[in-house]
Amino acid sequence: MSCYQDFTEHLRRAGFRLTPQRLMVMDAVFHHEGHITAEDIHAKVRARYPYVDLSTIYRTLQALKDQGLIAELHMPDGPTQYEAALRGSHHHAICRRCGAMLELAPEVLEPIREQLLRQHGFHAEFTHMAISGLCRTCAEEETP
Amino acid sequence: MSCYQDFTEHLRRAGFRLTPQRLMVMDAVFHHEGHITAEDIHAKVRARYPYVDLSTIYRTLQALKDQGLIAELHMPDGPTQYEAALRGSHHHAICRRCGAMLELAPEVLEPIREQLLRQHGFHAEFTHMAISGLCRTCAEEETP
DNA sequence: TTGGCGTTTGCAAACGGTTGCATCAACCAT
DNA sequence: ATGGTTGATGCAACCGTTTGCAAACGCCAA
Repeated sequence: MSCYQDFTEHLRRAGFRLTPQRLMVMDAVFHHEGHITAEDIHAKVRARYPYVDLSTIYRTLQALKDQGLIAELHMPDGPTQYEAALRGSHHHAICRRCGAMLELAPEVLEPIREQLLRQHGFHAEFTHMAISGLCRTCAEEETP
Repeated sequence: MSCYQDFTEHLRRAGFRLTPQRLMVMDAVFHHEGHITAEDIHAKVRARYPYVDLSTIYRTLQALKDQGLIAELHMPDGPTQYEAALRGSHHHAICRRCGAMLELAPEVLEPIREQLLRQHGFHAEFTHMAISGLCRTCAEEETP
């Protein structure tokens, strides 16, 4: 029935209990194309079962993130976004003027990671970095 | 008297009013070595003038940041830190285990900026990025 | 020096997100 | 199937930060 059997199995084996709340949160995240906020997930879940608390949404998202099943994306402004981590991590460039979002290959930050490791022994953890700036069109419109 | 005359002048010319609150916030930030939180600034300012609101601290910090006089550093956990932007921007690598902070030269992110500009026309704005990860010693202690 | 305009302030409420706690229920062993 | 253990939940309070608003005050012109 569910199309994320392997995820629930993954969670169960990691020692998590499969509560209806968690299944509904997973349902909301994994059946949603692209990014979604905790508030939106809450609304979706509540539509079916009105007694779920926002804190439960956040706790579930935290668990899913710790297990690497979803990615967390801290937006420069506005609430944090979540998305299924189906394929490996990638990064985002977000225009601070129009909000346009560019998806970047994971390799773009590789040189930095290597340099940090070589020079300082620092093991950087780049998980879905959000880079702020101006997209092409907004940059053109902002210059006089 | 003040050792940040040029900053106040900068603000005044940019159309900001030089209120005592703003001067006290600047005093706190610019007379402090390294990073400081909004709460700490609030405490310092209150010691001299108890009727200053936290929101005023935040609004002043926002103005100083917009003018490029201070840098804002979003910590992986814990409250945001602020520091004087005396010399050009630099970046930080923060160990998520022991909290150690490495200061990085601004050039480390140059290759990325160039690549984003070349490939996507995206003008990245790296202002004091905080990179999360594990420092050398913590990385050694975490591996079995 | 004074007056008026417009910015800035303090206050209080809101926001996104987290946490402590008592209750509840998923899971494993029986 | 049943019961006990232990982790998860709902609730309420809290944290760090932002915002709306009326009152207050810095600044410029007169």
